[in-house]
Amino acid sequence: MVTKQLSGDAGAADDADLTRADSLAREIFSDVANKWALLIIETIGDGTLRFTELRNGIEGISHKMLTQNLRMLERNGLLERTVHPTVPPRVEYTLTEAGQGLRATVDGMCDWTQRFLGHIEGARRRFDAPVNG
Amino acid sequence: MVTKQLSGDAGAADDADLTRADSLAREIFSDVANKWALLIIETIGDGTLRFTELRNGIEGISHKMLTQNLRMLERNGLLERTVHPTVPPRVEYTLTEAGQGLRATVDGMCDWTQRFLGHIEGARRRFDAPVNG
DNA sequence: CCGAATCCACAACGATACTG
DNA sequence: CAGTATCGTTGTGGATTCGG
Repeated sequence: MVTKQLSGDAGAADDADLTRADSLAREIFSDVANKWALLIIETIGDGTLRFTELRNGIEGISHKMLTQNLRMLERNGLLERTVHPTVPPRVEYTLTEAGQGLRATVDGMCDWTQRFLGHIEGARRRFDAPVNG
Repeated sequence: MVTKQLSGDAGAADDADLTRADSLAREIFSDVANKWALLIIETIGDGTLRFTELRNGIEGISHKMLTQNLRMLERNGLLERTVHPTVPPRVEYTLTEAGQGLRATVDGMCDWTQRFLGHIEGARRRFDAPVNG
């Protein structure tokens, strides 16, 4: 099961590469499972966006967080960064094939959010309700 | 597009409820898009686990983070918490329908991780390589 | 066994200033 | 315009303790 490879122990370690792959998977998962990374992926979509366009497109992200996450995503081969040597510089970001793959699952999360919005809102009200009605 | 509802501005705000739904969606997204929450969802799966079983099943999670995230997920109606009034207490966690829906997308993320593991590893090596070969 | 609360180290983050 | 570096603040998260 996938869970095991991401979180559990490796059981009998048949192969040293297996445990290494596990920890790598966890590392990637930890990198990717944060809101800014996912929002960046979602925002780029199948398009090509400049740094400032991303900054404007993602409500509430700071210059620093954007840069930081862009570097991380580039390092993991999820997006490609192309610098046009003009002045002023023009830097464009686009998703790689791996990035698109991830994006598909994030799309799923977004759909899920919309779909269960009402359910969640209700659950919150019940949870936050005073102990005694 | 979904992205817009999660990150962008609402454009012309036709309805006050729309912007409210947007911020709610963002809030939920921020709650859910963190590694511990997702790992908990994945680990529970379609089963029923006790607190300690979860703690043991999720490598590296602390008592505090587990409790905190479990509360959050319960508040959002993603999991159900049943307390057996025995001594010692027995508390079991299981995913709700909404939780299962989210789990499906997280499964996708796990599959993606496995699938692009090699690609990512290579990308990292290239990125981390010294400037001059 | 489960959970809440306290304390505290350290990392994340935002703001700012500076380079190309 | 894009990116790096620094600094100060905030907040996250781990360890521990006490309570049901």
